[in-house]
Amino acid sequence: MNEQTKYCVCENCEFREIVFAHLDESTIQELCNNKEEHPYRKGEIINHEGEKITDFKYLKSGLVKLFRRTATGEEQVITITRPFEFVSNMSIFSDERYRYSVASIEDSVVCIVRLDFIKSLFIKNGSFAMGLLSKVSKINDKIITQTLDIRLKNLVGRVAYVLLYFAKEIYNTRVFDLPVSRKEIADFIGMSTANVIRTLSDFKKDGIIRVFGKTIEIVDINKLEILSKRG
Amino acid sequence: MNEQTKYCVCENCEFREIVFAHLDESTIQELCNNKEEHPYRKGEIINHEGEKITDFKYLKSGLVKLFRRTATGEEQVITITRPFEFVSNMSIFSDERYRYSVASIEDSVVCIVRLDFIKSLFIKNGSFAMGLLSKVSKINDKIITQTLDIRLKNLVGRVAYVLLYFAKEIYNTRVFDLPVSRKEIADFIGMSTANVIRTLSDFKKDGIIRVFGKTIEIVDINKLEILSKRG
DNA sequence: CGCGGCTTTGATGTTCATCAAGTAAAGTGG
DNA sequence: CCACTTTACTTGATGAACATCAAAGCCGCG
Repeated sequence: MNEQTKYCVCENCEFREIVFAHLDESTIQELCNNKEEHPYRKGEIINHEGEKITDFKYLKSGLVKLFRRTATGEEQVITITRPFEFVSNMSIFSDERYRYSVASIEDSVVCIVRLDFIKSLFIKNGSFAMGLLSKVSKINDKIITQTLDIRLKNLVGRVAYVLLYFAKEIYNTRVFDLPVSRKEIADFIGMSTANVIRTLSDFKKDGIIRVFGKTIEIVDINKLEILSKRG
Repeated sequence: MNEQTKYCVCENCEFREIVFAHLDESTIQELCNNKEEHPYRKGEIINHEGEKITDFKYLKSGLVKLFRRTATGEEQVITITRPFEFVSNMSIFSDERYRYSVASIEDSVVCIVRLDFIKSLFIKNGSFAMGLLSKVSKINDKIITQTLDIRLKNLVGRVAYVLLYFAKEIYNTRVFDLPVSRKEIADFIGMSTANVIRTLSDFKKDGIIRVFGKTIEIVDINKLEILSKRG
């Protein structure tokens, strides 16, 4: 690669403070020379369940879904997450192989660093290690909490939850383009595709949302909150 | 062997290799002086959701359940776990306060070390840090996998799963005393108490299990495996 | 412009929660 | 230790929630 000759921009990266805090300039420089940025188009697989883990990856921009495949070949979506909330696959420190797949669901950019390099930093630099542990731990907690939250809700509550999740956690706006199919939503919340669609239609009829193909506008966010909580 | 004495016996503890690997003799000694063993009777709370985290705890013997309370006051059981599989509450590195409660469901012994002490070790000793990260990460992965697995199953599959979980993961025998109530099983697998009981009765009628109060004997483990998988 | 995948809606049946009522077991205070 | 109270367990009946099946419309893409 021509990384060596290019001026390294890692010191300006927003991740510097989030994942790579507590590293001095020369280490950041070294990190820069060891890293690679890789773009993924919507739909491409970033990590494959079962494959060997050799790299530490984090999402720089875009949106991804974590998922695994069931015995019958169905997809089970574990979570959908954006930059700063996703640091590699969680298995990297506990396993040799990926336990889940990761796919880009919007055009994304992933930063890739050899896992060995991160591990050596981890061993050498205690503060860095603590920051990373805390980050990995937070991500895990978030997934567990989300999964448990969804489990408590019924169909209507789950669909409402997903809409709010996109509006508040992912896009921070009441009008957004759904980055996933109806089926993927169903695989995420553990309901059938037909019933997800039916519920969206009900929301539309009740004036809670407006739908233009993939575009969703949340009209009555309060009602949606109530439905999500009550579910 | 495991007699409780005031003299420090940490160097012989089985956890030495599991959580506290990569520590030299003097550090182990220091750990010993900083630790406290605390017995809990069946039913006692070890950690309380929402309380401040000040200690690093791990289960030395016994059995515990992780749970949280829903908005309506119901218990949601996250997992049931035995020694070596539970190192403190998972939130300790990602949060100031416990996200989940932990309760003893069999007489248990918990080892308690000030969290600050663990954190200082973590910062100082990279190999220790790596071991701990790996352990915490594994525990998280296990919880996530279990939750996702359960979600895929129907009522019968879930009840079969729980019985197999106790028989294979917890007790390693086909005859065991259920450490939890029917209601707790229901809260664990996300089904109603009545239906859990009904399913157990069905298993009994079909000769798959035998039940004597709290004691369960698994008669046809293959059938149970099939029911669990097919669910 | 036609094919295949995604979406939508209705009809039907299964699965599961809820309610109710009764029994067994486990605490609790006298 | 017994009577009393409470909590856990059990079973049946009923209805609600949800999956499944089927058929048709839509949309993007070669």
